This record gives sequence, structure tokens and C-alpha cells, in this order.
Amino acid sequence: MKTTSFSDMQCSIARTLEHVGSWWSLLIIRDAMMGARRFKHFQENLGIARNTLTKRLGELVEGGILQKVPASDGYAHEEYVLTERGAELAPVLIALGQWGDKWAVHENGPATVMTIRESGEALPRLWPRDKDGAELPLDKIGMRWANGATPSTWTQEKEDTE
Amino acid sequence: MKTTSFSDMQCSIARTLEHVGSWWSLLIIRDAMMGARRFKHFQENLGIARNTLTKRLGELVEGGILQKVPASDGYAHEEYVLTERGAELAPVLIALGQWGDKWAVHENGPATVMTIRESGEALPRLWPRDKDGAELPLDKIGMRWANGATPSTWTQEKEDTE
DNA sequence: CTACACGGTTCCATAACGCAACCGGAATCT
DNA sequence: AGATTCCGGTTGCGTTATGGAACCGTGTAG
Repeated sequence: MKTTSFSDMQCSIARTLEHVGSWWSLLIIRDAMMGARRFKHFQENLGIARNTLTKRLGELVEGGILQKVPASDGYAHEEYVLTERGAELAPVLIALGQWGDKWAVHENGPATVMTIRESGEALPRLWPRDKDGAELPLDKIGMRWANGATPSTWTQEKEDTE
Repeated sequence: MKTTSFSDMQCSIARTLEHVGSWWSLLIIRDAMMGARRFKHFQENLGIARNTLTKRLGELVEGGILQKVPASDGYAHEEYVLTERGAELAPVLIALGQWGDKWAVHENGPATVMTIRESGEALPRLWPRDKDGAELPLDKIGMRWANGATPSTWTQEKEDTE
């Protein structure tokens, strides 16, 4: 046995989760987006075990989400910064954050705020839209297999799923 | 020792991941969005271990993402359907899927497609926008601690992070 | 030359996960 | 009714993942 890998799956969601689906990954990426660059930053801020952090950082570098760059300040050896590929995970984090803001509120309110840099305003809700830019209600969104197939066992319920 | 819980963290991202951050959770939710309702559906489609599936479904019900409803067809006992809370995770899945479509493409192309139901068109890219609806480039988005604080150890690099 | 900071690595204990076998209730078959 | 199958789930066991703390090598500071 071993933990199942999603990398053989054809689904894009699964393939993304293969990169960022493990327990600490997205929080590490979040910290990187907030300016964390060094091992110590991540470790102290997250409270993650050091060996686990080592492994996660390695996986993220391996997966092209983070890259190691020589450090600028005198002390550090190398630092971790997001690649373009990694930075483009921002919508995922924004979506996660906004869901949490609405559905999993901490008693002291949100700790992190996503903003528009120039104005400092909070980022508007990230929500699917149609071509004209109008927000789409959830029941107007569908998800289906690319080949049009539905697993045979689902067929019976399929009609009332619509 | 035990796996660290994120539920004490104040960050909304962490609090969301506490609900959906474990290895299979988001794929289960994805399947639920595609119409899977029964234990068997999830199990066969995902290939997840049955005891793990039991645990995940229980956690998702516990967390108010899924709910158990009496089954309509003769056979089933109870079925799992998304709550409103669960359905609102759609942006997260869309963001994950679109990232994968771009950055983690399978040789045979994407397996799942997110569409606008009426027209059947693919869903436009989910991307942060400003108040006027214009897409924001990533460098115009900021993320910061709500109290304005930056962990002391980050301070030295802070300026070139901007 | 000593002391310390930093980024890891190593070792161990425990929790999480995969696999397969087993169980009990309900529907189906005969 | 009795046997069979379907189904959702549990149990036992082995492997992997994660947490905790100690240890190490390199570079800095004094």
C-alpha cells in the first residue's frame, strides 16, 4: 500500500491536488504569497514540524510551484519564492479564503485579508461569471466528464441531479 | 503527536482547509457536484479505500458540507448531497480545475469540464477582478494580516516583497 | 577560536491511509 | 420462506505520513 497518487487521473482538479493537496502545502503557498521566503519564516509562522516542512518545500520546488533562489541578505543560504506557476494559484487561495470568511468564521474575525494593492480595498468576491461578466448562480454551472460519459451506476439518479 | 489541526488558526484559508484539506476531500466534493450521491459511486469512481471514504464522508457531513438524505430509489439507504455550504465550494474547485487545465495537463486532455448549463459553453476563467469587473493582474493583489502586522522575522525582506 | 544562527537531517512514536476480509440489513430470486 | 446478492460500513493489519526533539554542518558574530 501507499497513499494513492492522483497524478494518473485525468481530471484537472485531481492533477492540481497532486501538487498542492497535501496537508500543509496550500498554507505554505499562502505564506509565500504574503512574503515568506525562508525556511525559518514558514516554520515559525505555521508551526509545522521541520522535517515535514523540508519535505513539503522540496515537493513544491520539485513541482515547479516554488523555486530556490540565492538569498539577498547576508545570512541566508537560499530562499523560496513562487514561480509564475505557483503565483497563479492565487485564485485557489482567494476562493478558499472567501469561503472561510463566509462559512468558517473565527470568533476574532479573519486574520488575513486579500486586497487590491493600490487602493487597499478588500478584493471583491471571486465568483464564476458568464461571458458578459454577470455572476452565475451555482445552479447554472455544470460539471461533467469531457467524454460525456456518466459512470453507469449514476445513471439512475441522473435526472434529478439536473 | 497527532496531525496538526488548523481549526485554531484565525486565517480563513486555514479554517477552510480544516474542512476540505485532507487528501480525498475535495475530490469527493467534486464527485458530489457531478451527481454522485451514494457510497458506491464515490468508492468506484475514486478508487478510494472504503474505510477512508467512510471517514471522509463522515467528516464532511460533520462539517456541514454534505448532508445525508433518505434515498429515493428503492435500494439505497441514505445518500449524500451537498449542502448550500458545500455547494459554495464551487469556486475553489473551479480555480483548482482551471489551474490544472493550464499547468498540469494530462496527455489526453482534461477529463472534466466545467460549463454554463444553459449553453453548454466552457466556464470563462475565474480570476480576481476589481470593482469595475476588470481582471486584476497578480501583482496588483495583496495579502496581509488583518491587524497589519508582519511577523518580525519577515521584516527585513519586506521591502522587496512589495 | 568559541558561540550562535540557520537550514536541514535523523530517529522514534503515533496518526493516517490502503487492502482485504468480514458483517448485518434490505432487496431479489426461487 | 430460505438462499443469494447488493450495499454501506466496520475491523484488523501493514505501510506511509506527520509531529517532536535531538543532532549536524556551514556560515556569522564576537
